[in-house]
Amino acid sequence: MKGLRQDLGFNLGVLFRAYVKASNVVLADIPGGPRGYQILTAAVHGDAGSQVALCRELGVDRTVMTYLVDDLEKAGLVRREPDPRDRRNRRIVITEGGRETWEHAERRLRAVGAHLLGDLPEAEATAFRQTLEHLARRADAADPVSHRCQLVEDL
Amino acid sequence: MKGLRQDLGFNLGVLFRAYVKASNVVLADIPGGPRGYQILTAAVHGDAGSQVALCRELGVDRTVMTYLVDDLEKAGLVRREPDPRDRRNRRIVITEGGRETWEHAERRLRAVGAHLLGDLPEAEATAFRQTLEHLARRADAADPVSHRCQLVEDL
DNA sequence: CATAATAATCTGTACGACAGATGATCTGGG
DNA sequence: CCCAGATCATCTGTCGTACAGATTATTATG
Repeated sequence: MKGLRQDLGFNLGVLFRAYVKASNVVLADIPGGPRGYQILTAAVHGDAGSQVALCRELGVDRTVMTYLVDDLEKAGLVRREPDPRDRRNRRIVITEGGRETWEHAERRLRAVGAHLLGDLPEAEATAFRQTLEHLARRADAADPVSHRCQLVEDL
Repeated sequence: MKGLRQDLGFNLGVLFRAYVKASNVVLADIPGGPRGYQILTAAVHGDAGSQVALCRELGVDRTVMTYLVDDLEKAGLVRREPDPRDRRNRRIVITEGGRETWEHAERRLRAVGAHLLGDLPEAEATAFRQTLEHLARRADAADPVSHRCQLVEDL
């Protein structure tokens, strides 16, 4: 398997899957798993102006978002509130229980992350986190969708 | 969305999805997409001793592997050869056309990776690659499955 | 006021993953 | 030598999820 071991994408996938695997355990009691958690996070920070906005952020289909929020609402973690400024929008607001659930999960997720970076020396771990954050931000800003053609052409 | 931006797992996901998105375009003409490519890579390096071995490496279900290899074989990129040492095993061997296809894809994928790390200074990019490779190797060795309980308990 | 656009939802469909059973082959113990 | 158990690959059936398309409520534009 030496061939793949050096591949950026492959390694990215391995690490990501390891993380997902672990977080699935941690987030088992949150409806929707990882994605449910991400929605909670947005709600906690008040970033959930509308469902479509969330869809674009999290990269999920709009029809999926509907029943994700359904389940979170059923579990009493969030409420849907019509936006007074545009009553088509539903603002996703966090409940008491939702905040507690989120805080608990957030603490445990942090531990998972720490465990994943595990044996790295402090400096290297920090550098990795920073670079990763930078890259993610950039990848997100310059959405690959608009780069595809360009990418495919120039090789 | 500030809340999620600092999250290790979230950033991993964003970057990984960006990569997958781009590579899907590059690997569009390989049956099975990214996973087909990974199988080709293993075949090129002669690492495909058996299908189950590949399954474990790549993290795909054994029943899925069957039709993945089916498609690659139909496209003339690989051949199944019975292993003389254990005739239950099928060794996946690369064909002429398969090697060419793989080499072409590999070159383009490298470009995608370079594009993803894009504006990083040379030193930082290298460091990131190395750390990532290290982490992936570790995550793979210490399979989270065996660490779950431990993980969940100690918090 | 009429028409187009957008947010959310609902319905139906299709694809992919996984569980379980089957056939072929290997291994080890009697 | 033979039989039981394990393993590799395959096939079948089922289920869950994602996505396309139509629908309803609301807003924006002419």
